[in-house]
Amino acid sequence: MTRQRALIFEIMQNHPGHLTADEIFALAKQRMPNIARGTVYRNLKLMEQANEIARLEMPAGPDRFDKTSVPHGHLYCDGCGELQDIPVVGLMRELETAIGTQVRSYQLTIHYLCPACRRKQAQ
Amino acid sequence: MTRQRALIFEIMQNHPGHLTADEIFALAKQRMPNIARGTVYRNLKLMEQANEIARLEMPAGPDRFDKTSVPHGHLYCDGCGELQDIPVVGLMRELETAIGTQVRSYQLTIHYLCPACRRKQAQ
DNA sequence: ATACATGCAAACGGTTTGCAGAATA
DNA sequence: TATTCTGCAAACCGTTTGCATGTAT
Repeated sequence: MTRQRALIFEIMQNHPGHLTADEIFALAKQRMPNIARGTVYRNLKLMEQANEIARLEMPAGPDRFDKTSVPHGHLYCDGCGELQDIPVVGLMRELETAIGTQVRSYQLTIHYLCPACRRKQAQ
Repeated sequence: MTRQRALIFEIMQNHPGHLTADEIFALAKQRMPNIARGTVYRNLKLMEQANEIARLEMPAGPDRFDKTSVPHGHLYCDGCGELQDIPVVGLMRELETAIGTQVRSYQLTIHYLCPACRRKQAQ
């Protein structure tokens, strides 16, 4: 556990989530000016494999990262790209039953139009 | 509707799914030798926007494409990367009720270990 | 005739990697 | 001391794009 890794970990913990690797890099750089981008990518990958964080593959642009806590899905607006968490109570257990074997993780992204974008489109 | 687009469309229809853009390009090239990679990418994007096909963002490697038919989720083995379809009966409607607005599409990817990889890991 | 789609190749963006040196256990 | 991790920069890979030409309507 290096200073760099601890810093990245802390940033993840103190942040609501949905950060990109580069945003994390920028935050880290504020407190450790010569940390390298590659280090951030390497550590994020390690933390993902250790299930400490979850990688969200976005329909557009770079991946985003969430600290893993309560399992949840994501609501993605196809209009503006805004991303919201949605609780998906019991989905994981249901899936496990349906599949008949242990689920390691899942990613659920629901595409919709947020109220603002729906309004725009209606006009 | 150009010849290129028709060909790509036909390849999608006659294929079980989960193809990458480059695999589609290779198949297309067999029948139209000087079709360009860019044309395939452009048409896949158009077909995606028209909801004729669905883009699957994979945990590793390039995106894959399914012809849209019955809504379904995907089972992804973290060991070997194999991808399977799973029916997710009624999920879409449930989600719509839960969210209170129309769902445009969703992507559900469940990570697990397939029997072969589970066996390997147990050893 | 006009607009749009194509082939080509170069550029792009996010991510990974080889390497020499530094930090860790 | 042995090993793992870092910073740096170059490479990588999937995808996009500008442009001149060709095709469809």
